[in-house]
Amino acid sequence: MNTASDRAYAEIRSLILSGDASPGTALREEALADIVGVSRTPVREALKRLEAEHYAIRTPGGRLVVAALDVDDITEIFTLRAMLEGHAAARAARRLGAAALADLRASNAALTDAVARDEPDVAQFLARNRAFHDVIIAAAASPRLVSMLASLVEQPIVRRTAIHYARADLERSAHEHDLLIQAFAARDPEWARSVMAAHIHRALHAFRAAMPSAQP
Amino acid sequence: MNTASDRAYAEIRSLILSGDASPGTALREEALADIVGVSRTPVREALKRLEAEHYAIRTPGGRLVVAALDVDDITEIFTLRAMLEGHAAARAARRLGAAALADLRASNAALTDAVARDEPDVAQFLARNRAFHDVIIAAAASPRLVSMLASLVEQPIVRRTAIHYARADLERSAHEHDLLIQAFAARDPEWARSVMAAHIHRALHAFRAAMPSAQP
DNA sequence: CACGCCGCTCTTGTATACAAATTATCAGGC
DNA sequence: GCCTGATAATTTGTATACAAGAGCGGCGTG
Repeated sequence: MNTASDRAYAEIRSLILSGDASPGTALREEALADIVGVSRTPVREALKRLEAEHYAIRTPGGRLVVAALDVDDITEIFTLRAMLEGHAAARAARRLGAAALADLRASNAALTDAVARDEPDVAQFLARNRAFHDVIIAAAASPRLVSMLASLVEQPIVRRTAIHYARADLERSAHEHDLLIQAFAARDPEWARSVMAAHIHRALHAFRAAMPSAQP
Repeated sequence: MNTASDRAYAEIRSLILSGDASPGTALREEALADIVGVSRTPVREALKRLEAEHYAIRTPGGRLVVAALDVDDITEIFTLRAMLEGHAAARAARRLGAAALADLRASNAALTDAVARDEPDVAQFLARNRAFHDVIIAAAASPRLVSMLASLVEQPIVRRTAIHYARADLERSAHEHDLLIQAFAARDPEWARSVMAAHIHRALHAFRAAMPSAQP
């Protein structure tokens, strides 16, 4: 969107995701308003949304601070994603059209390409991965599922940790995407669901292996 | 909360839930501000939240109208609830303490009582049912799960349709709650999950049988 | 008579001003 | 020296004022 409220949301969230505003940092409305270049009103709306999405937590006195994600939080996020996105995949298997299927193939071809280079292009990988998953979620045609996943998918974890992924993990992702495409082509909901769930659970463990006990 | 924003939220939502503001009705900020007796600012925050929870949808031009729930929406809500609340039950099975278990028994005793009367006390049934489910969700100790379910559980459907439930359905609910308590007492996550999922799926079908093709 | 254009009104989006509440500061006493 | 309490300074919550844009109606024209 082009509204000041949405710009504030995007900018503040990116402060959090980039680590520029580390966990525990106070999110003061006026200071953020100065940073974004808008008034407090749209900043307040952005903060309410970030709070609802668990990017920030409110202190007893009503102040907001950037939320800290411990290992339990990350496990929770991935577990819910596995369940919900598995469900999305199952629904998508019944609904995906030829065009969307072609999109998936294209996304994953580009993703595979990004991984195959001498130095894997992580940014490209993430963008294509995101596009791939978004096609599936959209195909599920379930508005509540979309908004629930929106607050889980676009998470710090992904961009923070993909850097630490070994090439083997990236390749595995590409391969699992291929399996998903097969399940979709076969229009088999339960196959798609289990491949997706396995895909996300594996990502969780790859993450935990890479970052045993950090608190991003 | 005691804040004007929360009062506005509660009041506007109850307008929607009661059917006083029927689907398609425009939600104009100033009119609602007059009704609630606050200014537009807290009303705006309330409306943003209601929009995020799918109680209202935004027209291309930025206006808000009360959302219409068709049968697909209701099926979606119950399906997601079955999945998420099943997950909550599984987690709760590992975590529920003796006190919480006693709470569940007490809630369900009262619920059973409300059903057993000559004229079943539906309001009492709903209150106790809600309390029962809330204990389980809280015991799951998963903040994201809590907020996801919050936007699904407190739904029009429950209070609108329970009135049409036959006594047999209410009794079945009470019985299924007993089964859940057994699963919790046995600390068996998968038993609890499947009983909860079955419980909610049955509720969906009881609903669909009672209201074949309405658009509340 | 139908269609499209223009202008007005109404509604939302943003900024600012004010009130209430919370936290920090500092003085005093134990 | 440390805790306690009052007071001052931030910070959030709410109200209002202003600006921009959407929708509506009336008018003219083909």
